[in-house]
Amino acid sequence: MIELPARYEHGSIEKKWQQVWDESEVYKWDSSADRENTFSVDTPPPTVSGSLHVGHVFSYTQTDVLARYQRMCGKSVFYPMGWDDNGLPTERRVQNVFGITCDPTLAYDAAWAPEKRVKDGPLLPVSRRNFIDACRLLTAEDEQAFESMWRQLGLSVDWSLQYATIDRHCQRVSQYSFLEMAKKGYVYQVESPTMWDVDFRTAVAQAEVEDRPRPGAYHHVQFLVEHGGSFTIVTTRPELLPACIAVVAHPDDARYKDLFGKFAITPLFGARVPIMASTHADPEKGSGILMVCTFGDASDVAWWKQQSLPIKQVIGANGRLVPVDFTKAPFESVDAETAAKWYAPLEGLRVKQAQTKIAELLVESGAMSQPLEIIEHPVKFYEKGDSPLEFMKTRQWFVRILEHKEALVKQGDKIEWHPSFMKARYQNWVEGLNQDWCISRQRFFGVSFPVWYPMDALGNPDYAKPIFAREDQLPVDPMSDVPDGFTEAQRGKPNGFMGDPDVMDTWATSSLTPQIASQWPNNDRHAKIFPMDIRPQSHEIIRTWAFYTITKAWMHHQEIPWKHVVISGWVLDPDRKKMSKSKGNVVTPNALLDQYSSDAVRYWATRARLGVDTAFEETIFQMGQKLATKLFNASKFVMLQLGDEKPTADQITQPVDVSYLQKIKGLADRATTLFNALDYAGALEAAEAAFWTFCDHYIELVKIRAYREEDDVKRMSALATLQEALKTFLCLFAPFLPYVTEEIWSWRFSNGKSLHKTSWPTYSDYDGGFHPTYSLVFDSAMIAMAKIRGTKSDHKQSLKCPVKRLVIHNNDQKMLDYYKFAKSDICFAGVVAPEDCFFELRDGEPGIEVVL
RNA sequence: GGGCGGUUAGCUCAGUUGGUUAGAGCGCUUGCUUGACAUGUAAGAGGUCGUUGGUUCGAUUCCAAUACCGCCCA
Repeated sequence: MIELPARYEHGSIEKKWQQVWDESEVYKWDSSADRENTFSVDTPPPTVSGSLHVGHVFSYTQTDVLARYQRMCGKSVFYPMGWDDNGLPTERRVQNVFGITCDPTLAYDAAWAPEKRVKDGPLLPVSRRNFIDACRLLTAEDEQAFESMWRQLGLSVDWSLQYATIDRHCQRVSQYSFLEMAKKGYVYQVESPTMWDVDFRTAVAQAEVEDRPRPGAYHHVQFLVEHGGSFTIVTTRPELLPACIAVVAHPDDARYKDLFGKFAITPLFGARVPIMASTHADPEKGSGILMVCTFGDASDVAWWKQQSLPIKQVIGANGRLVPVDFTKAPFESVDAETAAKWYAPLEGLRVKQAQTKIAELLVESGAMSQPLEIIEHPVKFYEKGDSPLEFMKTRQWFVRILEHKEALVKQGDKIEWHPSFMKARYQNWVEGLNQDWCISRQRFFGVSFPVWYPMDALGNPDYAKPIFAREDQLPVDPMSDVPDGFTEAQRGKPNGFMGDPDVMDTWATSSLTPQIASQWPNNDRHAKIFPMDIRPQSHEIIRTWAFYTITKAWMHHQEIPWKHVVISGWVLDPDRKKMSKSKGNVVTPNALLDQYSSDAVRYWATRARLGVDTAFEETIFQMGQKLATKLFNASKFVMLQLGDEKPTADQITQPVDVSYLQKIKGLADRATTLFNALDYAGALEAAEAAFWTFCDHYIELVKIRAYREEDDVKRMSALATLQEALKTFLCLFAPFLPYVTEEIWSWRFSNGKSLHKTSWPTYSDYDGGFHPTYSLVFDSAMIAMAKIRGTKSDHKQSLKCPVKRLVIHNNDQKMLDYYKFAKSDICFAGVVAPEDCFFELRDGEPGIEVVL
């Protein structure tokens, strides 16, 4: 018999088991298992942005309990961990931490090493390679912090299956995916107006765009009509006036019908633009006639595409107004000299500044006499950006998704969504798509396109003839690797080649997490885990991560990527506001783990239902801590009674024990059913409620019998029941409270084998059969005990106060028998002399009389 | 404007196909040093289940409308 500790010290016990689990490879995936006996998890690779959030702990724990349940059911669990380290969040963090910015024109400086800056100052420009080195340094540090937290939390991840979306393996898979999509015709390259972030100077995709309410103003601007007349347009973007290419009104608008076919002269800049009819002009809005500019919004782009009109690009890639020559197409003016004079103060201004300035100029020129109407309106932003998006005509790679909407909706139907209503988000998103997926980014820390372009005799790249890398070359960096048939000396030279300088959208790689984990396309691992069983994620990335992953699985395999999508809710602050860095209400998990224990934090996380947002409340951690402590103490009690005895289930003979064991069977079945429906929270709740009943009622009822050494048959029955019940509880709690349960398991039951590899309890574990004669014995005993305790409490007496007389009466002999079967235990626990305890069959309401 | 979710005790949340007195923890009140546990334990108070209408013998549960809160999209 080992010496049992007086108290449960979670700190040292957690460290001990982390080490044991790691060394004995408890969570290692068994690659020899076939698909049917494998449970695969497409773990979300967290963005390693440096901040650990209590929300991470919340959702990842919910996944972990599902994985642990499946492992105990005998499945070989494929549970990897990845890090999403490439992309803009990392670049931005590197910029802040090291005070550097990437200037791709600079040469690599081998002597330079990044240093964390202590105070703000101007950013130091460094070469692309130096910048990427700094990114790798920082993400390695962040990944370490995440891994350490995941291990402390007790995630049953197989750490040998780690990946990072910027590592060579991921680059290879991502580039292979690109090449295969190119081969199948799913990607194309085009020079076209694209949403552009002027601060990051990159294209962005529809999924990364969000509307933000911003103040604006209606400007009423008067246009002249060539050969006489005038009209007033209303616009929120007067700074685009020099980019005006046409004026449109609705074809049925009587006010403007006569103007169609004529030309308008723009104020200030004297551009001669056609007045045209278009149904996208809403007669109800503003003055009903509007200017089309290149480009004010998506409808300008759409309309421009239908017409063959020139582009007047006045906003540069950096968000400032570019120089314009009003003597030349497409900007030619009826009065170039005056136009240039008006434009001079605008050149070089940022959009917002230009807007204010041009309003002054319009007033000065007399083209705007009405005061501004201040409004608030939605403005499109890159979700990580700070300036409104502009449309820029640039060359980008796109994935064809618009023509496959229907197929992609159908793929979503084949997947089971938990909770089911989350599928609507996916459907709404796919149905609302209006742009193909732009996957190229004019950034640095990302996966390159495996593409080069030949240069013509003048040194211009021929984008129509991209040179794709060979599959066996992957991963390639086209900026340093050389395509077949060329030498490095020909880079950037006439008749030579150039590498595609862009990188792929982060999502273009992270949408391949199932394939990255399966080592597609060249490994039999793929067949063993794909499609994966579950994909856990939160709901705000259904339109990105879930959608893109479904898209790629369809394009590559004509298959769904996973069978179940499991959506976790959010952690809200106590005032039910979303936790966010900017609000300053983020709770970091480390202190909670240390203070309350990992088991307690896991309890909090898994008490929340799937998809349900949860307010952060510390009392829940206390509940978890109390549960772990109680488990520890109750187990200690059972161990002390068991001593050197080795009871077996067939020794369970006493009615109360048989009756109680039947309840435990029912509990195990119920927990199994709930887990199979992914309702881990329901399983936890059921186990928890039953466990408190075990402590407060079953143990109290049989305690004395367990002590009495002279009556061996009855004592062994109690011991066997205590042991079976405890083992069941340890199994049922194991997914939720892996540390304290493993610790207790090791005291007596383990034989060196981890609880987490033990079989999940099933009905067949107790083959004693069902005894209807005893079915309600335990429940009846509880009712009798409640009455006895209540009476003592009402009289402010100790629970040890003896009962002088106990009469249990009932109008049903069968019910009365249940009480009778429990008589000796009731008498022991209630402190009633057996000769003072009576059972009476009588008419009327059943009742229990207690006399003190 | 379109879609989705929520509203149950002071607080945080359960409530499994409609069925007796609607549950738990925390908090509150009154007790109990009982040989695992004071990080304990016994008992008690506290809710017209957002509102209105409908289906039904019977509705927190099903249906419709409505209010408020939140999320996603435009």
